[in-house]
Amino acid sequence: MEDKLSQTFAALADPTRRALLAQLSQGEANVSDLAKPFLNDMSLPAITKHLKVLEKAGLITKTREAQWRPCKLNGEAFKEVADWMEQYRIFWEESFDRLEAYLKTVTSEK
Amino acid sequence: MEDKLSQTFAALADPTRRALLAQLSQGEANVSDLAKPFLNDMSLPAITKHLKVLEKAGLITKTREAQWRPCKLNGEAFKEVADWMEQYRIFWEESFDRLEAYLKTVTSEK
DNA sequence: TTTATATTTAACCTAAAGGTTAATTAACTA
DNA sequence: TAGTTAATTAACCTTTAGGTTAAATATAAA
Repeated sequence: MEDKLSQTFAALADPTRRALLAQLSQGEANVSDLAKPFLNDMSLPAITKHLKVLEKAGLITKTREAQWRPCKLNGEAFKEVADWMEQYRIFWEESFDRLEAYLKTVTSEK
Repeated sequence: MEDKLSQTFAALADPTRRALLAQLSQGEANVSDLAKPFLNDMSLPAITKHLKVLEKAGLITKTREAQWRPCKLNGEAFKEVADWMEQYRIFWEESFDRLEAYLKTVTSEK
């Protein structure tokens, strides 16, 4: 078995799943709605599996409403990722500062 | 082939690799230094592989110094993750607010 | 030039990830 | 009850991930 954070990162490591999350950031949606944009590229069962990965990782919550399964984002899992990331903020901000400084030099060059 | 962000998330989806990053957040280190805490659990080649995954994901940079290979964190890749996360901030802050509100109710209960 | 230290590469193994198609379950509707 | 829509499960396949041990390479030091 795998630790929670690894599971969450693994869930995020797939473009289809990130696209599903992006859809859900616009609001609740059921499985076939979510699947629609992908059905040229993959089957419905594939989407079911992706959603299950997201659900196990805690990134989404699936409920029941008649024959539909409305899904919505679940903030807590995102928070755990954000919290872990926090300890590295100093590193990415530092490299952002370097970029900013560099841009300043090239734009003032004229 | 895989997109960059997926590669980065996949690299983060392993506790050994996250521990390697944590070590590197304390400063540069070479491969055998980094490997030391893990050698009870896995071999040196395993660490070499993990470091290669981190390097391909852009999370670390490996240089050469005599027979050593000093590694250091690379802020840019962290920034890309942080930037992607940003669009979900509203969701995790909202759930944090709910938690905060809940904690307020239980602590005032006495 | 031999030896020691640091690291990587090669060849292999097993389990899991991500997809498929076909069959099944669940709930509504005529 | 039969049919339709929504979603899942089962059985399968192929590729990749993460580990191993043994051998190879790179650099320094004796």
